[in-house]
Amino acid sequence: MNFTQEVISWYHLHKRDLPWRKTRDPYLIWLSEVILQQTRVDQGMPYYYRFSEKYPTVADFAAATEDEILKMWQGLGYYSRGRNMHHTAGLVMRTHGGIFPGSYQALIGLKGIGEYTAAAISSFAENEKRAVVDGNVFRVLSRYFNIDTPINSTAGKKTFTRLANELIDPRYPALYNQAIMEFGALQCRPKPECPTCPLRPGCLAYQLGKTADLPVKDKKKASRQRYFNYIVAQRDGRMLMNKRGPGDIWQNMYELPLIETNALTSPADLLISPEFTQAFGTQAVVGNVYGPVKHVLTHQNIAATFIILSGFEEFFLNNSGWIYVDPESLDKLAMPKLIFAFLKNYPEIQFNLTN
DNA sequence: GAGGCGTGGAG
DNA sequence: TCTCCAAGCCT
Repeated sequence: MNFTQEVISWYHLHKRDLPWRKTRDPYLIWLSEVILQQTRVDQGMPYYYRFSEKYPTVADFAAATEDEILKMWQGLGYYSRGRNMHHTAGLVMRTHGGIFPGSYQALIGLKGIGEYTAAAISSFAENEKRAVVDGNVFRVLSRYFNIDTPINSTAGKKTFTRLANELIDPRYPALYNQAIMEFGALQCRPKPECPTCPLRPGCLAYQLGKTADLPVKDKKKASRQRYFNYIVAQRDGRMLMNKRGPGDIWQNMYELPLIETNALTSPADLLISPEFTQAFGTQAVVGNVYGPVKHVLTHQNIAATFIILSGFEEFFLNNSGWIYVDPESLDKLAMPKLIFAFLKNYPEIQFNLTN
């Protein structure tokens, strides 16, 4: 048996029972594929159920506000996925008559749908012959065929895409695509299960003892360190919040008023900084201080200090994005994990925050 | 084309 | 604690 038939044969024996494999609705497949981008099945599964139940059609998705979509997306990360989906859902309603497209050509132009996702949706929904090339496929092919071209290089993407399209089963494109990804996820994992692998006889990396060295990936850039000073300021029981703008992390999500500094800063020093006094005046009083809390993002390490403030003035009222929020409405705001976890566990006030 | 974008699990 | 990474995409 050749590579393709071995992988499909393995898949029939070992495939998991996953909800998005039970449908050919391109909308639901799109939902699952975007949720699963850079995300483990275990982490994405509850979100898929929640989204597909609350928004069973693209019309339901498009009818929601961006704030509602981001709130549903809270905790999943890479929030541009949610924003792009909302944009695309609206476009499908306006220009595709509410029919979610299933062909690669129609999909590839849509916001948030790249080569992988267009290939996945078109093959799973319409059995189009488009090979998926994701992290699993890179790993499986680089090992089986002993290819050390870096997978995050342009040359690598081209090489592996061409190879994958040569290997795809022309009669069963969807089956092959599911099979090779599942094989990468369960058998040819980063730490591979070679002893039980049926493809071992043909695997060049195994023969050469190189399975641990493949795939090759160019080193990523080091993270930068940032220092966030969050101000906890309440008035009449309402919490002062900030909606983040474009050009940085957590776009359009809600956080506490933020003063960023270029080093860890004591509350005393923060209070005499221009940024602080221009917002809160010179009479403010510091209460408890929490942190620094470490929070890790893909290219950033954040050290966040939470400062309880009282006796402040309100020069910030013309700051764009700064709003008072009553405790009941707080639960409707989409917040990054760092902020959500702080407010949920905030020891001085009990906010009733869910999920 | 390189850099940026979240979070949580595994080793 | 640290590194790597998990069904990528956008600019």
